[in-house]
Amino acid sequence: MSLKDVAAEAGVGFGTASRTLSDSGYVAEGTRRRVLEAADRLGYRPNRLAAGLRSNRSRLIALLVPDYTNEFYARGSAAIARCLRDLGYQLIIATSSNGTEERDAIESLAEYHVDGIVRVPVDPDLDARVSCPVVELNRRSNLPRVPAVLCDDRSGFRALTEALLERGHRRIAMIVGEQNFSTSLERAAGYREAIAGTDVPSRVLFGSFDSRWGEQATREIFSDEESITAIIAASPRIASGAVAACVKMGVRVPDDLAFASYDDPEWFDFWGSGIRSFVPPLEEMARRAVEVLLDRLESPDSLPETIVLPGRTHEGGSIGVGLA
Amino acid sequence: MSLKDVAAEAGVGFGTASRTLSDSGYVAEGTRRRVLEAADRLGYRPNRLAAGLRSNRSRLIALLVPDYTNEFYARGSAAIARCLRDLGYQLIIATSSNGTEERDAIESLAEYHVDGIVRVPVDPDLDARVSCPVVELNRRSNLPRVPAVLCDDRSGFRALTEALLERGHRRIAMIVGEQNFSTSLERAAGYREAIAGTDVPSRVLFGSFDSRWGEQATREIFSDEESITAIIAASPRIASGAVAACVKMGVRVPDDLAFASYDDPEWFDFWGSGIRSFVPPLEEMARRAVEVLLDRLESPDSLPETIVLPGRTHEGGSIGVGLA
DNA sequence: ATGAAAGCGCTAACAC
DNA sequence: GTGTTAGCGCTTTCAT
Repeated sequence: MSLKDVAAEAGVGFGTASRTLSDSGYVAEGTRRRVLEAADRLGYRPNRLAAGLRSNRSRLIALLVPDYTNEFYARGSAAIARCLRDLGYQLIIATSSNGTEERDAIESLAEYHVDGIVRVPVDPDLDARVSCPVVELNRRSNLPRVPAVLCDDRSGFRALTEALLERGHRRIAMIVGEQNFSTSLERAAGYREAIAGTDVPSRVLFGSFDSRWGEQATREIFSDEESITAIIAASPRIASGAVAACVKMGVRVPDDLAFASYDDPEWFDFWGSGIRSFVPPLEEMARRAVEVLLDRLESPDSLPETIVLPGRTHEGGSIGVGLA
Repeated sequence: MSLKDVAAEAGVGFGTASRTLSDSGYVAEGTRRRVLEAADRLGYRPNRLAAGLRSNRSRLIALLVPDYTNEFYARGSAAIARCLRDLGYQLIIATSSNGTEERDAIESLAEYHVDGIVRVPVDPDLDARVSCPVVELNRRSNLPRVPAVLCDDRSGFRALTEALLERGHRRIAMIVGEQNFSTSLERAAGYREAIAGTDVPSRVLFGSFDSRWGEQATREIFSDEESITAIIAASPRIASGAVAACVKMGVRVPDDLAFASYDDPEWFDFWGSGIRSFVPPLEEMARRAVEVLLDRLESPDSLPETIVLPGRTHEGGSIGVGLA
C-alpha cells in the first residue's frame, strides 16, 4: 500500500498524490480532496524511510545524553519529545557514558540521517562534527561555533553561597563533578565569586556527577581537621550521596551542617525541612534547544547563538537559620 | 559518498561491496579485505534509511511508554537501549499519556517502519495491531496473543500485606492506580489474597499512578472514621504523594502509620528509616522484553509467551516493629 | 565468487 | 494544475 495505490484510487497521477499529501506545490482543491479521501479510505501511511531517502529530510531528531536514568535528563528528554512531536518529528535517543560511546553514538545516528542532534556533551573535546546541525544542551563542549542552550549556573551558585555567608558560615565546601565539564566550572565559579573578597577559604572538590562521589567527598570533608559548617552539592546525584553520608555519619542537617544543592527532585522536599537549591528552567531550556535546532535546519549558516537562561531558587530549611 | 564509491575505490562491483559490508552471501577473503579497506579509507557510513527501505528492516526499535519522566520507565528505557545498541539497533522513543496519543504514536512509529515495538500499554483496549511484532512490558493490554514481560506483583503485594498482618495491623488501606491497568488489579489482588480468611476489611482505593492521587487518597483515608494503621502504596509516585500528605498532616511513619510501597527510588532510603517495598527486576524485565521481540523478528509466528518474573523485597523501617 | 540490473516508496524537476 | 520520469542508496536476484 503506497502512494501509487492512493493515486490510482483517486484517479490521479503519482506526483499529484505526493504533492497533496506533503502539501508542496499546486493542487486544485477538488483533486486535493479526492486524494485525501482516497488516502483515508485506504488507510495510507507514508513511508518516512523512503521520503527521507529521497528528500534528505528524515524528520528524525537525535538526543544524545549521558544517561537518562538521571531524572534531570529524563525530564529534559520528555520536554524535547513533546515539542518535537507537535512538529511532526520523531525522537531517536542514544546515551553515552564516555567519549568512545559518544563517538559511536554520533556515527550511528548519522547513519540514520537524523535532521539534527540535541547533545549534552560527555566528552567536551570530542570532535562531533557531523553534516547535520547540533545544539548543545545544559553543558557546552569545547567546539567553536556550536549553538548552546544553558542555564546561568554561575549566578545561581553565587546566590546559594551568599545565602550561606549571610547566615554566618565561614567554612563552606563545594562538591562538583568532572573537572572538564562547563557545568562544574561555572558552578564553582559562582561559589568563588561569592567568597571573593571575604576571608572564607575556597574549597572545591572535583569528582564526578554521581552519588558515589557525593558520598565519598562528604566523608573526605568530615575527616579533615578544619570544621566545615556548610556544603554545596553541584547536582542532585551528588546531593543524594552527600545526604547518605550524613545519615550514616549521624551528621544532622541543618543543625550540624548547612546544605544546599541543585535542581529539585521530589525527594528534596521530604528530606528534613527541605533542601535549598538552585533550579534550572529545564523545560524552557529544552524548548529553546529545539527552537534553535529547527532554526538552523531552515538557515544552516545563521550565527551560532549561546542562550543562557536564568534559574530560580528553591527555598528549603537545609541551610538553617544561621550560626549561633 | 555511497556504496558505489566504495565499490569503485575497491575496484569491485556494486553488489560485492554490499555483500561484504552487510556480510551476506559469498565474498572471497581477498576481495573482502579490499572492500573493507576501501570503506575504511573513505570513512564510509551506510545509509540506514536506504537499507531499511530496500530490505524492510530499519534496525529501529520503538519504545512506547506513558512518561519517561517517571524514573521507573527511565530505568527500563535505559536498559532496553543498552541491549539494543549492542545488537546494532537504534531506539526511537514515544510517550503517550492517553489512548489517543498512544494511537497517534503507534501510527507515527509505523511510518518509520520500526522493526518492533516495546510497549507499556496506556490504553489496554487500544487495538495496537501493527505489522511489526509488539511486546508488552510491565503491564498487559487486553489484546489476545501479544507477548508480555511482567513482574509477579501479586506475590509481592501479598508478601507486603502479610508482613503488615504479622505486625498486628487490622486496618490496612491500599492505594492503587487506574482501575483498568493490569498492574492495579494484580497488586490489589495480592493484597486481597493476603487478607482473605482474616477479619481484616478490604479497602482498596483506585485512582491513578501519580503523586496527586497518592496525596488525595491518603487524606481521604485519614478523614474517615475508621482508624487505618497501615497504608500500602502501589507505586513510588503514589508513595510520594502519600508521604507528602503524612508530612503535612503531621502523621509520623512508622509511629502513627505503617507504610509500604513499590520499587526502590533513592529517596525511599532517606525517608525516615527507609521504606519497605516490593522491587521488580526492572533491568531483567527490559532484557527479556528485547529478547522476546527479537525472537519474534526471526520467527514471527512463534507462540506468544507471557513471562512473569519474581521481584524482591526491600527492607525498611517504615512498617515498624508491630502494634503495641 | 562476482557483476549487472531491478526496484523498495518516495520527492523533485520537468514537460505539457 | 497535473502526469511523467529520474533517481535517492541500498539489497537482492539472476546471470555468469
